[in-house]
Amino acid sequence: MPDPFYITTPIYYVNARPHLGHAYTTIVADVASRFHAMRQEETFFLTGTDEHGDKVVQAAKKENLSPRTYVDKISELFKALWPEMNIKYSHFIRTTDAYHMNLVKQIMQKIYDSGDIYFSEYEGLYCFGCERFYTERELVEGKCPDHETPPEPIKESNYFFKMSRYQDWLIDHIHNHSDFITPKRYKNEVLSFLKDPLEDLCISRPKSRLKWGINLPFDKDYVTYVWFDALLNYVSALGYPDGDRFKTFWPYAQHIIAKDILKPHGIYWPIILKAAGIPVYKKLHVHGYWNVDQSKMSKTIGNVVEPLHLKNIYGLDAFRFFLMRDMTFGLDSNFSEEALIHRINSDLANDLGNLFSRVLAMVHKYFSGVVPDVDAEMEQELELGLKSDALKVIGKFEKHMAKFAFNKAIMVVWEFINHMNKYIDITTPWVLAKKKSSRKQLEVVIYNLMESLRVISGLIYPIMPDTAAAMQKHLGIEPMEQAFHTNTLKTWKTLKPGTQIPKSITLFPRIEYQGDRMSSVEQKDSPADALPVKPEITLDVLNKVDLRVATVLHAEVVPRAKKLLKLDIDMGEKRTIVAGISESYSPEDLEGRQVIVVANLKPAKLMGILSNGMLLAAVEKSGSAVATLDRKIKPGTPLR
RNA sequence: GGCGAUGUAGCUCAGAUGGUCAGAGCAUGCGGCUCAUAUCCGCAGUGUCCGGGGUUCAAUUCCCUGCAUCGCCA
Repeated sequence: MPDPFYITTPIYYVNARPHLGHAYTTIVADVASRFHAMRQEETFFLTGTDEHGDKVVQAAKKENLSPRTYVDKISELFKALWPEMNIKYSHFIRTTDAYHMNLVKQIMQKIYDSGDIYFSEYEGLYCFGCERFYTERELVEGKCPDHETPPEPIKESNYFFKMSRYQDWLIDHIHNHSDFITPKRYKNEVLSFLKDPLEDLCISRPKSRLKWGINLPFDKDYVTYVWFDALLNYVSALGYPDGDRFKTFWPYAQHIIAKDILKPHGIYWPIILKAAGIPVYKKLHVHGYWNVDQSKMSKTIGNVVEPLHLKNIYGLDAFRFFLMRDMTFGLDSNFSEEALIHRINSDLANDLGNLFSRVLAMVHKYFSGVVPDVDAEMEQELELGLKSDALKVIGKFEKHMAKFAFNKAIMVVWEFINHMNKYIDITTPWVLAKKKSSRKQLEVVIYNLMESLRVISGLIYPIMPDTAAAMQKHLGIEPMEQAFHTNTLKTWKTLKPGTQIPKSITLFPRIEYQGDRMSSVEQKDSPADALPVKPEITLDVLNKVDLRVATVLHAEVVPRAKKLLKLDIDMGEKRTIVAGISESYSPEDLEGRQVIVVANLKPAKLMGILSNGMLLAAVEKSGSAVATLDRKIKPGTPLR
């Protein structure tokens, strides 16, 4: 029996609507969970919402709702979003759930009894308007930034958790478990935090200030604050201490977080577990941020990306694919609809979609849509090698996926897709189909291609479950969980000869890139252009470009070239240049016209002709338009 | 102010105890094929590997310094 697998997302704080970052984390968890299910591991996937604290109270007040009503509403937004994203969580936890609240009290009592929680007084600058403390740094000219009044120094007593006691233990633990925090950069970051003495953690708020929280079991005048409440969800959801789920899954716990909550998860959480006498989780996976159109996602800029919106325009699987393909787990990445469209068109439509379509079309055309049988002798004779390639690909894919290197796992699959496309070109089934004598070869080729597609359908399953299912259906596979198991994928010749397959479909339509697509994301304030303006340059950079007026003396089509014209021009001196505009202009259109030429561009050879300069033209998909002047100018005159 | 990360082809990014390590994909150009979603296959070009110093027979890779961007902390 393979080991079970337990994966968690953070519980999301309900003071804002779900955005791209939430979607990414949760999709990663779903992908990992589905991948481990493919390996027939028993999996448990936990997500949920974090619902206590003063920010929630404030957000509720703003909407004139009670905290309870407010958290119910926002929590529901998250809960309802995930199925739309095809996320198959096992359990959705809310920190306002009774079982969770009880467990938090239990654990806090336990730690309190063991002496790791103490009561202490401290003094700070407090703004009564905001009902919170400020640090000197947060103040603007010594005043509260919201109320513009000076905060008052007040004394407050609170409970503290003695983290410092466990600092050395934690450092050792991290050193002794090299995979405890990944990628390595974040492990190093935690270790560097731990070089300085840890401060004890304030874990309470007096009820006079905050009522919306879990009561401290040992002091009815206080509620717990943030981390005990939030972090313990990972064990309360499993029914700690006696639940079967806890026993089954906790030893295999892996957490996924974004880098902003590294400290609580890399430091507070293991120490809480240690102090509570619970074994420490196994792994912490830390990912970076999605920058939207080159800048950080922010409500004030208005570039918060709503995951549902993207899904509705581009399709869920394409969206999931993009997130997994374009981010190197651990690093920041850029999100733009342009990049998304690029990925969809090249990787999904051109590579995978078209491959699928061309293979199935041949099954229909040459075998009336029936899975062909193969002649064993012929197969051996041909030695096509797709089977061994497929097995290698599955192996590499598993290795990368297990390490959260999703982009690499995907690249491996796409190398295989490219390989299959090449294989088709080499074996030329359309040639084989012309002669009766090569019928057996054709059967072998097509059947092996279908088997390879079956393998691909399985490999993309964790990332694009719907597409995977659609592919399998069209390969004539009965819908069943087992079809996605890695063991099944590795079993060559699973497809049954003689099976009638359904009519072919387009898996991913190509998306025409239009400028107004961009405006469909929430960017109401800025009129969007089709192409982003290039980075700023200075005048002296511009001045390096020598633009001149030139008269076209003679033009001719370059033989065998798709769109090249050879132009002899006069720009004070006579020159020859080559321009890619023959789709829109014939030679006689240009002769005698004045054009603008980049005079100091390094000469380049095109189709054997040396082009000494470059013609300026506006280029569209449908053609080009040469830049001209609105009155006659002496050739060679510079432009500036 | 302190600490850290990043800076490689037009774009997105890989990469190496210092010596075939200058790479991939996309984009561009050219050629080929027609089973396929104007798709696919092949070929081609471009890089002071952020700047400056140093160590070395040799640095994009190590050290120092500067610049830029981004984080974390005070």
